[in-house]
Amino acid sequence: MIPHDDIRDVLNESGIGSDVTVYGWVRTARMGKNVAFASISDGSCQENLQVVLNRKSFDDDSLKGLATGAAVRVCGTVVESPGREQPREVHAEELEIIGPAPEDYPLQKKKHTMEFLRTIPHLRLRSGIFGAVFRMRHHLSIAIHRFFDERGFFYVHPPLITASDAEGAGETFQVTSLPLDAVPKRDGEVDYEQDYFRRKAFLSVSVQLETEPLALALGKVYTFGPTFRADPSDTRWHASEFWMIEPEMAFYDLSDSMELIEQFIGFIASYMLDRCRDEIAFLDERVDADVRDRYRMLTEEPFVRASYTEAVERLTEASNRFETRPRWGGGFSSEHERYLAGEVYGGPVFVTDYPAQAKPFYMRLNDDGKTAACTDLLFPEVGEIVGGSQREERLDLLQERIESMGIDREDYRWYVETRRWGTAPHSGFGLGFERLLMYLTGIDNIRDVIPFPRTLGRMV
RNA sequence: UCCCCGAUAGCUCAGCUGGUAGAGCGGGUGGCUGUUAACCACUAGGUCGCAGGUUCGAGUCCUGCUCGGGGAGCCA
Repeated sequence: MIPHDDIRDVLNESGIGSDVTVYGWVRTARMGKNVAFASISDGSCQENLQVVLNRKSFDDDSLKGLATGAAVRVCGTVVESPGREQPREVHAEELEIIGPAPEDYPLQKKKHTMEFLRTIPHLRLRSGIFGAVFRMRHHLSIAIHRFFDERGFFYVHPPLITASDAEGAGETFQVTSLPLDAVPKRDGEVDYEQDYFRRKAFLSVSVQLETEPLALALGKVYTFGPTFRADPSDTRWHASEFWMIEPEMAFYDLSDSMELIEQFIGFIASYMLDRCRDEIAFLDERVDADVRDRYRMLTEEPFVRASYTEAVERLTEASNRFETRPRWGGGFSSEHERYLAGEVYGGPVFVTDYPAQAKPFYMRLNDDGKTAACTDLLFPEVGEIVGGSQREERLDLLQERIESMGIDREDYRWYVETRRWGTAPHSGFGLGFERLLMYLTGIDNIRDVIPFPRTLGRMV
């Protein structure tokens, strides 16, 4: 085994005077006449370790190898640092250049544009900003599991390959084992009898429909997994492969669901503030967004609740400032969403009870016969973060809805059957993991919170 | 898919109304009380995205293409 001290421990736990061995990558190096300095990162924490090398003890060749990007091993003693920038440092006794980095190493000790870094996804991970993002991505994942586990939810795993296209949730990638350059045909049509599943199959765009039966058996469940969408959307909010969290709760009405969402967001924000202090401070300084203020907003004020109808009224009062006029019956455009959360309510807001005709068949029809028991949680600056609804549990109404929307009944027979026997009120919501991470990191392009992003027309 | 913007040294950018390229960082060399994106001096480094066109002359103007960025719609 390679003896190893994480820089995180060297900076926080190792006693002054103790001998340590660290492995990492050189961020910057500075040569003085008598001493050389190198900042080393091993990814274990946001901070770099300053290593001090007495030039008399090392030959010029190995010091020259101490270039930005090089992988090194340093053995030395932990001492208090006389410098202002760091409380402690390591005085090196041994230096080994494990993986040299010649001068054409693309990452330099200067600011790079995110656009440039996107061209080197395999190397940008070693930069401070991406280290922060991906450590936070980990902590956010754990926080999500913790929240649900502590509340008695079960983590469930519905299929990612499905036969239905989840009704309007997005464009699908088709899954097939048929040879695309010689597709078998029968009567001029593709003969899916010969395909792997003997029918058309897709990558799931939402596992909600399959999750509902799990909730109607286990009570409270959640999913947290990848989703694939072939949407023709080419924007900083869209990826073709991303992760979603979809909780589903039996015997929860819409208002229970909103309460849970609010607790969820509050828990996540506090957890991240606690675990990612250095990362958040780093991003707050580095990224053009008031990252810290976002956490304050998520943890301090209760979220506002407003009906769709009320929101439309507020938008209509200010309709001259929009490109598209708000009108009852239509959805909100992104400028409307940002205005509502940013200007009207000044913080996260639940907008509830959208017109039913604009919503999918599985949402529960309200008593007014016009609106659905659903909610979107809107955040300032970014718009919708969470979308949820109470599901239609009444067999007749669900069937009517499926009928009127012209959906193939056979595809959803199993779904409808969960209402035929032991139906129960239940609710759920869905949340895009990366969009939440974008908000919590201040990163404004989804491609920069995914290690190797897959988007329309791009797979670097 | 539509609408805008952009592409100049390894990176970040400057280059006015057309007169054939500059800086900072990074690299190299030398200097320098323990530095903090260290500093100082010198130095190397460019088919100005690609293809056409206008012009005596194009990094600069025009057209097409490629790639990148932002916005809209659709969505998470």
